[in-house]
Amino acid sequence: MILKSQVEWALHCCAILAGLPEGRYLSTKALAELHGLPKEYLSKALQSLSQASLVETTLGPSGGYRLAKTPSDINFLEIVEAVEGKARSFTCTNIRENNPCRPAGYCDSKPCAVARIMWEADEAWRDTLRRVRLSDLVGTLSEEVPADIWRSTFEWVLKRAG
Amino acid sequence: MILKSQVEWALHCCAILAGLPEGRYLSTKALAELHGLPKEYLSKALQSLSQASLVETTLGPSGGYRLAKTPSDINFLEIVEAVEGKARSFTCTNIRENNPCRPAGYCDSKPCAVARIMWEADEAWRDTLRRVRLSDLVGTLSEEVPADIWRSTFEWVLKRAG
DNA sequence: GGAATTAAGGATATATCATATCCGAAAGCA
DNA sequence: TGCTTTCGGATATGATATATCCTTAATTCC
Ligand code: FES
Ligand code: FES
Repeated sequence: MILKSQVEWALHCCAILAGLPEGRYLSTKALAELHGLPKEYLSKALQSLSQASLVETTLGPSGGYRLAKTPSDINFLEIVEAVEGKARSFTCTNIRENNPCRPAGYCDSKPCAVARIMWEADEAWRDTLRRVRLSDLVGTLSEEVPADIWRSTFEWVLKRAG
Repeated sequence: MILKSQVEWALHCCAILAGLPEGRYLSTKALAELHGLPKEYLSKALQSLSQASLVETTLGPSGGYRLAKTPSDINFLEIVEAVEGKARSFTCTNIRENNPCRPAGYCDSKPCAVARIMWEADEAWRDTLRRVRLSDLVGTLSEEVPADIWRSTFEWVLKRAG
């Protein structure tokens, strides 16, 4: 059970976009260079964010991506689910129905106990992610990343933002 | 991020083994028939449980599997990790190191903020599973599965247990 | 002792999915 | 008009999950 690397990419990109001044856009090319990622493939992750209405785009030169909401209105779960999908990590294939001792045609009233427990754990994972806002990440980063790197990174970004 | 179906299989098998009288073994063949699963492949899942010391085995006719501990000493996480592995669902590939604005040779002091948050969610998932004991599952099942099916299933099992 | 049965593990095949690249279309800018 | 950008489709490749087969060693039963 491994999340795709696109999840990491999307989170880092959102953190950068969160620092973008109002009304500016940043292109896939710039985001790919900044993180050392394959531009074409990163583009798929950004498209997922776009379809989830987390970012807005504009075309043409000086086009690119910007956040569609304020960083404090975006939580981790939204970003993760945008690229990873909303499906639960555990799927019940109903093998209890194969029990040869069950009367033919018997129909279960509830989802089985095994699945309910696994889904509860899944929900705990989602809850944790739901509670962390993008603005929280930006806050932590701005404290932890050395000030000169932090500053020069955004100078680098602004030079490329349309 | 989808768990393998072996996880479901292992959980169901453990639930059955938990109902086995002291000292009896149940074969892969019986467990596969009971759940309608491919015997050879289910065998791999049971081998994983064996390697994790959750079950004990014996060879020869009347051989098979039994729990290595009491059901109240086995939690869900042990079973899940036995077949799914203990790796975290999120892996940090350190793309922050690719930032062209970082001075060459700069070394981060901490794991990055993104990873710490993702790992926290992962830990919440694991905590939930850790808190559920196999005996809890058996308790729920014995309440929810209709009494006649429950009874005839274990008659079926006992007929095949060595 | 010999035949049958079982778990363990290696080898292999297949399907599905993650990763990655390429291209054409549509939209915006100079 | 020409350039740049997002978007979506098509395609290729690699890794992993799923599944089967076969050999070996241990155990039981006759
Ligand atoms: S029947 Fe297996 S988890 Fe529902
Ligand atoms: S550098 Fe990306 S999660 Fe650590």
